[in-house]
Amino acid sequence: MGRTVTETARRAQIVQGAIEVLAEVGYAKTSFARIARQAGLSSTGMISYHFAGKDELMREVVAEVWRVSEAYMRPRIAAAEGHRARLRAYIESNIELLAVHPQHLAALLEVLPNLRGDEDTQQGYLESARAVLEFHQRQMQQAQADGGFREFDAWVMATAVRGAIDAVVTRWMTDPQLDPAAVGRELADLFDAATRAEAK
Amino acid sequence: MGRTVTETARRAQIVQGAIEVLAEVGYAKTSFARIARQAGLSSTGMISYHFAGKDELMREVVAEVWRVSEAYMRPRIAAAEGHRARLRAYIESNIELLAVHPQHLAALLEVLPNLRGDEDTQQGYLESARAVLEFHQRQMQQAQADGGFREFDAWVMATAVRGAIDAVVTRWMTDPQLDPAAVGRELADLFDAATRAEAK
Amino acid sequence: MGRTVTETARRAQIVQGAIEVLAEVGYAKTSFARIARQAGLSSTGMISYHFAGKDELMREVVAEVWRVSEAYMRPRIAAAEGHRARLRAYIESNIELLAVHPQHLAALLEVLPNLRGDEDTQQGYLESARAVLEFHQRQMQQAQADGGFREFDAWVMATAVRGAIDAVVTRWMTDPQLDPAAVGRELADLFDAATRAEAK
Amino acid sequence: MGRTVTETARRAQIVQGAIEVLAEVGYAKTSFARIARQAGLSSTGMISYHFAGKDELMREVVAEVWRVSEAYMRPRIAAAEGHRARLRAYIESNIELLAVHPQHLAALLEVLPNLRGDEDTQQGYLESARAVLEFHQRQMQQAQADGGFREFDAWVMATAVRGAIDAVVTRWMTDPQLDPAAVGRELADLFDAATRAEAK
DNA sequence: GATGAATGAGTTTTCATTCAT
DNA sequence: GATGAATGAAAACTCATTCAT
Repeated sequence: MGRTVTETARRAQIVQGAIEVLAEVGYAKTSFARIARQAGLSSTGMISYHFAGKDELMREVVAEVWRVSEAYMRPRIAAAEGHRARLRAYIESNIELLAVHPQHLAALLEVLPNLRGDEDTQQGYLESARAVLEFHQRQMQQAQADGGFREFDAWVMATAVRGAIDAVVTRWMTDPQLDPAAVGRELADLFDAATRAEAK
Repeated sequence: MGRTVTETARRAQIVQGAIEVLAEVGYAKTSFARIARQAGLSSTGMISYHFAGKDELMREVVAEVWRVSEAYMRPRIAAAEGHRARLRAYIESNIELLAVHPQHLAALLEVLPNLRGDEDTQQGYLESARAVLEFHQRQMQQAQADGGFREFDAWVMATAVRGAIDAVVTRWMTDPQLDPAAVGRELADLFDAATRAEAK
Repeated sequence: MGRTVTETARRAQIVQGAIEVLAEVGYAKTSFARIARQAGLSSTGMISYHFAGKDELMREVVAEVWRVSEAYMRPRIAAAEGHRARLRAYIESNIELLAVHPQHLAALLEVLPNLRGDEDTQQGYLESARAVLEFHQRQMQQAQADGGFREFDAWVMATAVRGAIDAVVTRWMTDPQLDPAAVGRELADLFDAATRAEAK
Repeated sequence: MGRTVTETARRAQIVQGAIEVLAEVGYAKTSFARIARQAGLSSTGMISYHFAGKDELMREVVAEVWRVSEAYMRPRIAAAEGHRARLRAYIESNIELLAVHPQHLAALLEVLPNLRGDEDTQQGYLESARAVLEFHQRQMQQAQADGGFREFDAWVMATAVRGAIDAVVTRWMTDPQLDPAAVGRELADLFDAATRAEAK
């Protein structure tokens, strides 16, 4: 709020550096020193100057990845018609992100499990994570009500979708020649079969 | 190799402490100091005395969780008859572990993503992880050949199963009143539907 | 490279402290803690902040002693005329350094034998040490060709000169009332006799 | 005094291990742990059990090297006739030790400069070192009195001989294909020329 | 006597943060 | 505002020594 242009640019530069380091070496080895080097800064003090603390920086990383993901996924999901197509679009566009922004999802998976401990941050993260999950839950319940989806526990299904996508991201980190498009299609097929109302 | 009784007992005690700390505070905040306190040791030096380094300790944690999981899951999977029952037994028994050994799976999820970087360790882990995945792949391909499973990419399916289970474990860590048995059943239903040969 | 004034000054201060500690307690007991105390620093962290590691600090110590020695010896050797006078100037000016910079040569003798093990460092040191030795070898061979020196193995002679000087430095460390000037003259006489073309 | 056979054997085994480690990695990196491994002992405690402390072990190392050196050099020096031949025998036999006991002299050079600090040990070492030096001094003064040697400061000459030999040992440590016999002869020639009464 | 386990002070190094300019 | 220097707590690990058996 009320940030100058250079200030905003500096913060973006640092967040970008953090994403790269997180994707490359993992959360445990991501230090201000490493980020500063990556971002071309001369001292770690500069990071502390621009961010209230490590937590704020990490929260910004999450926010940035969210922003990028939303920008890519939302229109693709919106373009889909019907519950099944939307679920497919969600899964496929999410995995396509691997090719578009190779480090963002990896960075996210490094940060999220390590945000706990800090009360406020955790609370905030848990809330938004739960909100997202609940949104998907409601979508699925609507689909069940509309007759397109079979009966299943929506929480478990939404959690499974997330976990499956995350697992693909994780494997892709150590095996980048994986074809995201093909895997995305397969995964969408999988959950299409898992959710589809049974043929009678 | 060639360890005395006392030595073995101490190592087990330290590994147990490490598992507890990992499950409670996460990998990034798991230090020798914290583990020593948890295990009731007077100094961090003792851990270094019994383990060649942090890596060796973490590898032992993985091995211990693996051992415990095997001991619980193997007989339950072996008791199942038919491909579909085996897949169900795999998923359900894995998630049941949350109730039986509440901290082990959580600790595993903390350690695994952070083992990278160390050449030898990672190599070992990647190999065995890939071996497990390939085993499941082959199981599924056999099931497809036998006609019980529909056509799908076995690698994607195996990865999705793992990811879904891990996601449940992760959510359980922040919401322990989740009922593992029920969730396990639901998740097994999910993948039963996802793999089942289509009704005609 | 690209160091600020403050940075350079701090590094010099630390190197000076290291030289003093090395001369006083020897390499084995020279710790960052000891150096920090000697240099009036509040923490050992500061040394790590300014130097990449103990090796870099020790290399800087060697470089500093080398610089000081060169500054003192080079003009005195250059002022000498003829091979025999130059050898004398080399030996005498080297030993005179004991009086001018009492701790520098002692520190050097502590550091040099302990630099081994570190691949890069050792390589660098061995190379420059060999280069110096070879320079002296060539000087002596030239002197032999010019007829002023008798026939002898130049490598052995150069090594003996170095060893004799180092031995004097070592003895001086436990017996500082030794008169460097007098010893230097005697040692120069010794090698003058050892190298002199035989009277016929 | 009053040691059993096994006790004596154990001590010898440890001293031998210490000599090997000292020669290989240098004093600074010579720890009880390293020595225990080298000597095939299961714990460092055993070293402390057999020796009062690190100092005593190091003193034993010095004593052992002395014993071995004496056994080799003394008869060879005794066999020489005349002052000049004796000086030659001293230098040559000392350097020949490099081939006979490759690690002993190297270990000695590592230990000696690091014995300072401990009052008693240092006192003892300094005394015996000074005694040896004085012995050589007297030998040389006798030779001067007998007319075979020219006038020079005997202390400087004795120190130079020691230093030259030590320098050869040091160089040999990093360049073991050096031919000790040849170098010994050259070095003896050198000091023969340096001490010889001038031809008139 | 002899041994393996333990100790706790020590090492270098890295950390996020603060401060003076 | 912005920057490089400094801080001191904490990290993993090693050390020679001690102790219970």
